[in-house]
Amino acid sequence: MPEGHTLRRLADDLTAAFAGATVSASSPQGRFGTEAAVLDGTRLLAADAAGKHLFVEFEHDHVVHVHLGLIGGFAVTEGAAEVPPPVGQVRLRLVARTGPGRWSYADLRGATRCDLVTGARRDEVLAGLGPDPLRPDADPTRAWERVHRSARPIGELLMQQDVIAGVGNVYRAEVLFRQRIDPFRPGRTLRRSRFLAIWEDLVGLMADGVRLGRIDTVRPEHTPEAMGRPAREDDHGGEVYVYRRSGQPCLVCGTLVRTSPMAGRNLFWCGQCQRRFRSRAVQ
DNA sequence: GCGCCATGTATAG
DNA sequence: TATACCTGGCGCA
Repeated sequence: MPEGHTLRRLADDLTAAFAGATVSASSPQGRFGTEAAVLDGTRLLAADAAGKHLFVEFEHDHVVHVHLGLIGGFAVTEGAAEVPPPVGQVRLRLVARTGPGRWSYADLRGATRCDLVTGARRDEVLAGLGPDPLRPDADPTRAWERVHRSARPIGELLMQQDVIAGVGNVYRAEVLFRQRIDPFRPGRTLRRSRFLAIWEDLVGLMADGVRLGRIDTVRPEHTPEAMGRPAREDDHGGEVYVYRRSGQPCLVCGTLVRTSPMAGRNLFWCGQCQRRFRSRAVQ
């Protein structure tokens, strides 16, 4: 689940559920026990996200730095009548009483990173990230400077968090399809306007992801209803052009979608729609 | 119930 | 490049 939109939602949900509240913090699993004890009984100020990183801010300059990795999850429940016992390996549990008989609680599981840090350390992490299409102050020029100097394929560059923060394997495949760009094309062969088109598309797609809580990338003319085709039924939910559709016909041209590993992950693309040096995007 | 794979990253070799 | 991390959904007995 976790690409940038997931972390943005999570930060918003945590802020809505806990901001300003004095929280109980614990580590039922034990691996975050010492740190949880430090936070226990202090006030949670807010949560924020940058790229795929989550920062939960407490008073006294305590910040919990979370990275969910591939399989992590942070389940936030607001306004529950009671708090159930933890299930599974809960690294961090936050609980706050939000009203008479009303509780918020959140359980963190499976994260690759859960560290108690300071605001200064958070700023270091932020400084190491490229611009995040979900943040209004993001400067795509910083990403462009990296891309247009690089001989690496654009499909790899989009996954590098120090180039663009928050893009994962789904958004990489989908934005390159929508912009009709060959994933193997070296970054330095892209014109600035083409890169900025990728960026603007990511801004819209990822904002949709935050709003909907899933990744939908097909244009209105390619929805199941518009095309009279069955909706996607796997666990990803969202309607997409190429991600995990290898061997199925391209929704635009009918050519079979291809797959091949790139940067250690499965890349998906249409060899017909995404021919090299083809320069016009789908409008 | 079991094995596999997955929207990610760090680290070892 | 391989593997560790360690959860959850799916296909398949």
